[in-house]
Amino acid sequence: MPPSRPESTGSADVERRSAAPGPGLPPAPRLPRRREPPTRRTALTVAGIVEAAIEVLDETGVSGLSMRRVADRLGTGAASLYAHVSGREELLELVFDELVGRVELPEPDSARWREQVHRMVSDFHAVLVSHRDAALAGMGRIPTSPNTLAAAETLSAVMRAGGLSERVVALGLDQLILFVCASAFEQGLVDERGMSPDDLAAYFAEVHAFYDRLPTDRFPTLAAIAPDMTGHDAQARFRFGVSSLLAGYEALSAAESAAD
Amino acid sequence: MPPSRPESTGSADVERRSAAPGPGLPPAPRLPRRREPPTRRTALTVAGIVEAAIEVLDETGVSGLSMRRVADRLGTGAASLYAHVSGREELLELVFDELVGRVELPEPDSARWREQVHRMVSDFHAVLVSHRDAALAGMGRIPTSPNTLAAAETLSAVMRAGGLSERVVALGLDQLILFVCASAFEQGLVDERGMSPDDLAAYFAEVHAFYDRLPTDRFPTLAAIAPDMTGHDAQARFRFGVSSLLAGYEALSAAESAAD
DNA sequence: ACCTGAACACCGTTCAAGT
DNA sequence: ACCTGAACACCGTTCAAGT
Repeated sequence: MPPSRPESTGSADVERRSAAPGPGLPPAPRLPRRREPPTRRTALTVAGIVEAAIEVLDETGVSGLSMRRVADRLGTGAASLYAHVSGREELLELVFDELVGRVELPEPDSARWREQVHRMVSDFHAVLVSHRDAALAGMGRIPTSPNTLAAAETLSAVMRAGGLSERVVALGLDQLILFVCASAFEQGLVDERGMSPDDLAAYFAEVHAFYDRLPTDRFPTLAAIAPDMTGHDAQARFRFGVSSLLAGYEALSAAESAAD
Repeated sequence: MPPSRPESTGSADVERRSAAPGPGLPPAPRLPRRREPPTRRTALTVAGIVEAAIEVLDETGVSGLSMRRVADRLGTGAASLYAHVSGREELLELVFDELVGRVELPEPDSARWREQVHRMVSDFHAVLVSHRDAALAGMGRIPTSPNTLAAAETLSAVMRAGGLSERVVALGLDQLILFVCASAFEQGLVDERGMSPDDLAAYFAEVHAFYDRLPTDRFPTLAAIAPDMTGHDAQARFRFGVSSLLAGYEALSAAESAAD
C-alpha cells in the first residue's frame, strides 16, 4: 500500500480492483490472495537481480548502483537481495561477468592473431564503455567466474597462436585486461563527474586551450607535443595502446628466443 | 551535551571542570572563554586538510576517506571543510597532486633514458601503493595540477631524450601514467577488500591451486601458462609491464621513421 | 526457504545562524 | 571571513519477525 495516494490520471480507478462496501460498513470478506498487488516482477532470482543492477548501472554508474536502488526496481526492499547475493561486492562481480559474457570469442587463427586480439579487446572495451564506468567492477579481480575464465582462455590462446612465449602471454594477458578495464573506466568516469554534454565539450575545449598555452620555458616538451596529445580521440588512443602492447610482447618474446 | 550520560568509569568527574552551584540555584557567572577546549589543531588550511586526508586514506582507503572523518581528525565538523575545498572530489585531486609531488624528478639523460623511465614510474607506483588504493584518485584525470604537470613534463622529456617520436610520446605518456595508476589501484584494492593478512594469504593460495587444477580440456592454454601466471610477484609483473610498453614504443617509433 | 520492516551506523552537501 | 549544528536525502548490512 502506498503511504500517500497520488490522484489517478485519466482512466478512473481501473486499478482499484476490489470496491469497498462503503462508509460505515465493515470490510468485505475476501478470498485469500497473494499478499501484495503482484508488483509486476516475478520472484527474485540472481539473474533478475543482475539484470536490474545493469539497468541501475546504466542510469547512475557504479557509484549509484546501490542495493536499495536495485531492490526498488524489483519492487522490494534491499534486505531481500541478501537471500540471493552475499552483498554489493558479489553483485558487482556478477554484473561484470555478465558483461564479459557479451563479448564474442573467436576461433584462434595464427594467421590473423593480431586482428583477433584487436577485435576481442575492442569489443570488450566497447561493452564496458556502453555501461558507464562498469569497468571499475572488473579491476582488481582475478578471473575465476565462468565468462571471465572463458574470455581469458580464448585471449591467451590467440596470443599463443601468434607465437608469443608462455611467459609473455602469462604476464601480458593480465596487462592487456588491465589496460582494457582502465581505459574503459577512465572513459566512463568522464561522463560520471556529473557534467552535461555542453559542460563536457566546454571542459575539453578548456583542456585543449590550456595545453596549447603552456609556457614553453617551463614545459618545453609538453608544449611541443600538445597538438599530438589533444589531437587524437579516445578510440585512436585505445588502438595505439593495444598496438604498442602487442609490439612490445613481440619484441620481448623474440628477445627471449634469441637468448636461448 | 551528550543526549545520554554514560556512568563515569573510575576517576570521578575530573572532566567536569566547572562545578555547578547546586540544585535550585541559578547558573554561576562565567568569564568569557574560548567556546571549546581548543581541540589541539591550528586554524584550518588547505594544506592541513590534505595532510589529514592522507592520514585518513592510510587508515581506511579511498572509500573510507569521507569529509566527516577528515573533519573529525581536525577537531571540527564536515561542513567546515567546505570553506577551503569545494568538496570531496577536489580534496581527492589535491591528495593525488600531493602524492605525485613526492616523486623525484631526474634530469633527462638520453644515455640512461630507459633506466630513468623505469625509475620514475617505479617511484610513482611505490608512492601510490604505500597509500592503499590512492591511485583511484588519479584515474580519469588530465594532468593540470602543479605536481602532475611537472611530472608529465619530465617523463615526456625523458621519453623524447630516448628518441621516441612526438606522436609516440604524446600517446604513450598517457598510457604509461594510466598503467602506473591502474596497477597501483589493483594492488591497493587487494588489501581493501577487507581481508586480514592471513585471509589474504589463504586467498592467494586458493587462486594458485585453482589455476593449477583448471581442466586442461576446457582451458588448455590457461592450464599451460598457469605456473607463469601465479609464479611472478607484483613487482615482477609491474616491471614486465613497463618493459613491454617501452619495447612497444620503440618498435612503433622505429616503424614511423622507416615509413618516412 | 524466502521475504520484510525497522534499525544501526554511516555518507556528501546545504544552509541559516553565529562569531 | 570563517566556522558551526542541524537537517536532508542518501548508503550497506543485520536481525527478529513474518509467511
